[in-house]
Amino acid sequence: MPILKKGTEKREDILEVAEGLFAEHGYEGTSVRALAKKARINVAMISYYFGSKEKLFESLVEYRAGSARQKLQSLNQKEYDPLLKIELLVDFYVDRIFDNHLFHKILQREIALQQRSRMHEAISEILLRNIHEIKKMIRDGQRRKIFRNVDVECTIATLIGTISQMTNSSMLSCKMINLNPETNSIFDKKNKLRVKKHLKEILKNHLLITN
Amino acid sequence: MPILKKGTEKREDILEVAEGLFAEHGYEGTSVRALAKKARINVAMISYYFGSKEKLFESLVEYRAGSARQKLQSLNQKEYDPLLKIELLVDFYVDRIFDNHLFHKILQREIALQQRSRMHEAISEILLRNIHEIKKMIRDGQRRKIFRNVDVECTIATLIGTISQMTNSSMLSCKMINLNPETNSIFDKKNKLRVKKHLKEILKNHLLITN
DNA sequence: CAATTAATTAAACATTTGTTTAATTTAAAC
DNA sequence: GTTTAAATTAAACAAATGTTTAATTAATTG
Repeated sequence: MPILKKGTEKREDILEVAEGLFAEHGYEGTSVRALAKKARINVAMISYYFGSKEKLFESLVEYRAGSARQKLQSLNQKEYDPLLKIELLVDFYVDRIFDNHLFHKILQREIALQQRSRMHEAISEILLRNIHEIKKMIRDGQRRKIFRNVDVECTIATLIGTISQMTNSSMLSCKMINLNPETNSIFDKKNKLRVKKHLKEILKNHLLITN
Repeated sequence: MPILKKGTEKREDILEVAEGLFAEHGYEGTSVRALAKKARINVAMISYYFGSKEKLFESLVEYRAGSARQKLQSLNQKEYDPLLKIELLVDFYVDRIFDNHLFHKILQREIALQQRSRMHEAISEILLRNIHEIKKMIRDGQRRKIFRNVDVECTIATLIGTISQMTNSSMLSCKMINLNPETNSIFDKKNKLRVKKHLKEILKNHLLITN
């Protein structure tokens, strides 16, 4: 294992190329040679920098996974109105997944597999921590008699599932909303706003007690 | 290419083993040898029956993909109240995806990839046809001033995304709803009812115009 | 039962896979 | 400027991949 000096930035280059290829072809579908070629490095550099292909994958998760929980926690601690919190949550989550859609796609795919269970554990731990924060957010609204007694876990599945459905197969989404994939992208501002608006409406009608 | 006689049932055996392995390890992650071993056949039989691994995959899609559209179409032609139609749609779709969760997982994963584009086309065509029927269902309710002017495409993403989120990573879902994966399954009746109830509630509040 | 076709097998095929080696170039330190 | 360490390279490695071959067994047919 080398001590990396200016190597760190080259490491990041490789990670970002890997992110793109893993998202496009999957982990198994991406060979280290294809990766090396696209990153314009020698194959041996992957073992040199990361040790192995699997450790490269783990490094990618480490490189991208962080920070979401902190944001959710700090949002949770604010003294906002429960519905406002949910709206801010929607803004944050849609931005987060849309802007990191490549990595999110990889996460979703790998978590759906049974194999590579050590990585599986690491990923689900990250996701569960975020889910836990969202749970607290909804339950707080329920305790204060502002939210209905909805099925909290299913509601979270709706939030994450809706966003994932739009981003994970961008081709299908483009066809669904009659978007030309050449000129317009699922991931541009207009679409983000559209999904945010939809989720805020649906969650408002779902959660809020109507008098 | 052989003319298959009693071979058809052996073909189906292989397809069902393939379904399980593709769902568990992905297409690339499943070797024809592992497949042959689990199906207790010789490796050569895969080429013999299907021609190649890729054609085996295509056969699986053919074997499982059919029939959904017919059901949706006939439901669409009924003279039911729009909301009742949506509720029946939820029942049908939850049953369908839960009962075919292995195949659905494979579809979702493969459609998320960019490669194998011929299969990609075939899969997205199937899904788009179904989406089209759902669109008609919602727009009919809107035309009759019973449904709000909601974002139809996003609403469909919510329907499919919610179910997929629950089924695609059953491990994560189990942990999320504090289910013991040994004794209880995400895919049993109780959970299906729970998701159906949730979706009916959320869609009712989302779609129905409140006076 | 003989002849023909289908089903099955073990072995070999050529590629591709991830990884390692040993040599070389580049950079840093003294 | 020499020495030491880091970075990079082409080549080789063994193992695994999908597929094909040629031989054998099983089943069907006339």
